[in-house]
Amino acid sequence: MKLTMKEIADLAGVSKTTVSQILNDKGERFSEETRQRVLKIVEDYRYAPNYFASNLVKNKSGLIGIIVPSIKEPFASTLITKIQANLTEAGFHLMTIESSGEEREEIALFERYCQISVEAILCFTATKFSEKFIEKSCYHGIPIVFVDQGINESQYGHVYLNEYDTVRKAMDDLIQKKHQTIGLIKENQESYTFPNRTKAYFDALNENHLVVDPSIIVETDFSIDAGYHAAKQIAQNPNVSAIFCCDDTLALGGYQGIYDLGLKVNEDIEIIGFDGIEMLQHVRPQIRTLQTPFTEFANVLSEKILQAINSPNQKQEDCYLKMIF
Amino acid sequence: MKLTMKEIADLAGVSKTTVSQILNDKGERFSEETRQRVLKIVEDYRYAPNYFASNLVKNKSGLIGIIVPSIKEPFASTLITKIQANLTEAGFHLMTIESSGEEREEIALFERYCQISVEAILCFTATKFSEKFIEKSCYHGIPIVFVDQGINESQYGHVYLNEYDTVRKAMDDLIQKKHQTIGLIKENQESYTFPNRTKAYFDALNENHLVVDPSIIVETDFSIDAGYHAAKQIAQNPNVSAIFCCDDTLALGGYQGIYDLGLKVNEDIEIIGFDGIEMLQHVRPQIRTLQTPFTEFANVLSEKILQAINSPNQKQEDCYLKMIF
DNA sequence: CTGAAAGCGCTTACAG
DNA sequence: CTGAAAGCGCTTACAG
Repeated sequence: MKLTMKEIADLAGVSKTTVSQILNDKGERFSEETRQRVLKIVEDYRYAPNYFASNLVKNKSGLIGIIVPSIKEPFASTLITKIQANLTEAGFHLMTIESSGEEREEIALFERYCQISVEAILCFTATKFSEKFIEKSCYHGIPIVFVDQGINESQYGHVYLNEYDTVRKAMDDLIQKKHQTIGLIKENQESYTFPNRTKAYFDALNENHLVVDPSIIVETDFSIDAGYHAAKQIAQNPNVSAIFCCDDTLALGGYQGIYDLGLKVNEDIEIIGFDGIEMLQHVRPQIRTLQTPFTEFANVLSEKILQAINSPNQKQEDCYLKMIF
Repeated sequence: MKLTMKEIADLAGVSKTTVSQILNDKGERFSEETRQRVLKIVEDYRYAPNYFASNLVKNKSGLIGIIVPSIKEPFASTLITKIQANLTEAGFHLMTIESSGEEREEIALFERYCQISVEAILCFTATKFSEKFIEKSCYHGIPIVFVDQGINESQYGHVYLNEYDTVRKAMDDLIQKKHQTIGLIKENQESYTFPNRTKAYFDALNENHLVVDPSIIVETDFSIDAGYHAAKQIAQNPNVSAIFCCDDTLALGGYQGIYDLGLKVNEDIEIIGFDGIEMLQHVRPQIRTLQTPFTEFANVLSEKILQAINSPNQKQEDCYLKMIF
């Protein structure tokens, strides 16, 4: 059914060496006439070299594995879509698997990707890996690029956002608009943590001599539902006129919570989120959010992955990106 | 760096035949003691057979390729997430690439997947393929399962929803609730078409002796933005009190359009969508939609793919699923 | 300008 | 119960 290189060679009246060399663009030494004859036949029969045979020899798979706690999480999935486009363009094949975020599961996936010889792994995680075999951002020689707020030692650097400054700006803006009682929905310790965002909230209140009221600061899971209940709780306090959410997922839940209480979002209580996920653009009234530069972020990560593949032992710099507010 | 089977064999004091047989569960004939010794060493060294070498021999890649016009399209991506979970469970590696929906691009991706020897392709498409080499749902011997409203000849059957009945139910419900002037936002010919949904709309109006008014029937692109503008246009007619949207993407846009006109969604104009994508649950007020049984749908597709891999020449039945309203 | 031969790391039929 | 050998379909150093 599928032709072999030997058969193509026979059809063209040359050796398979010749076919191989021409297909791999190492065919300068052959006469143009031979080249054309071989290429024509390859074209006619839609021949493609057996993927496994060539990779066995070249020891390159062209595969890149992505690990992400949940594909539904919009921050990661927005990045993944863009990275996928970049790297597909560059000739790689990407695959994505959900890890559920647990270390054991994640390591099992490193193993799994290792078995199919991916050339690099991109790992979205909130796990600080304890396992000693994840050294120098690699697993059995396969480079791993982390997206993890810098919690893992990384040979390939991390990408940081100017979270603190941006949240300060947003808070200052709220305070200038006479908001005196501003709630906070923050993540708990179970998953990602955003210390800079939280710190900016507290600093803004303190420096403006506003009261920090623990009853309108809710620490919760990282889900829409959690944001929903948190907002409802904070809204118990009739003075609250704004809520800063450490993440858009929480903000989206907060929006629903405020609405379902019969309050008017933004008029009664303004919600501010963080990340600028697409979904937020679609709710009404629109809620403000601090915008991660997703395209740049994805480009930087794509670049890091390519570099890691090409020079696994070369250290890469951290990178700092600017949010938009 | 990475150990070879020969080295493992040497460490265990056996031949590589033995190691191979044991790892491939064909090792009944070996003494339990040998088995254990080999497995221990494999474990200790975290050895895994070279993926390319074994596949070269077995001629099986364990790869499945998905093609989808856009990963952002929630109908497809909801299914893909679930299918990915099913098939990953079954030991396959899934990859997804966006096609932009054009036939040329889609064929290029068949080619691409063919080159890496995927065992099957799942293709979400609105293209009726003209190319003769897509025969019997396969491309160069690789089975293709289509999700395409039955527009392509399919060896492996299609999945159909009882769209007509469900839309009729929804329309009848609206009409019973005294809605007299109901708009329609439907897709144009550029992409998927949903003739049954549209027909149900017309039939419902006719059988209830309501006027079919072309000025409140908008045919448009398949995007949130298109739904947005369509709804604004329909709302020009002050009698309109409901709009049926042939798809949730259009409904989400419609929701925004109504809101931005200063009207109250559901109170002034009720919106009804189709599919039950997750995003719709998050907007307020909530808008009604007809619910595709995504989990069942994904299970059926997963099953079709597995069967197509195991028996590429065996014809599969069409499948009919029930919507929820 | 071209090809024969070795080798990549496995699996499997075969022999013992 | 176990292993030597052939072969999967390529690529690449080497020889001419």
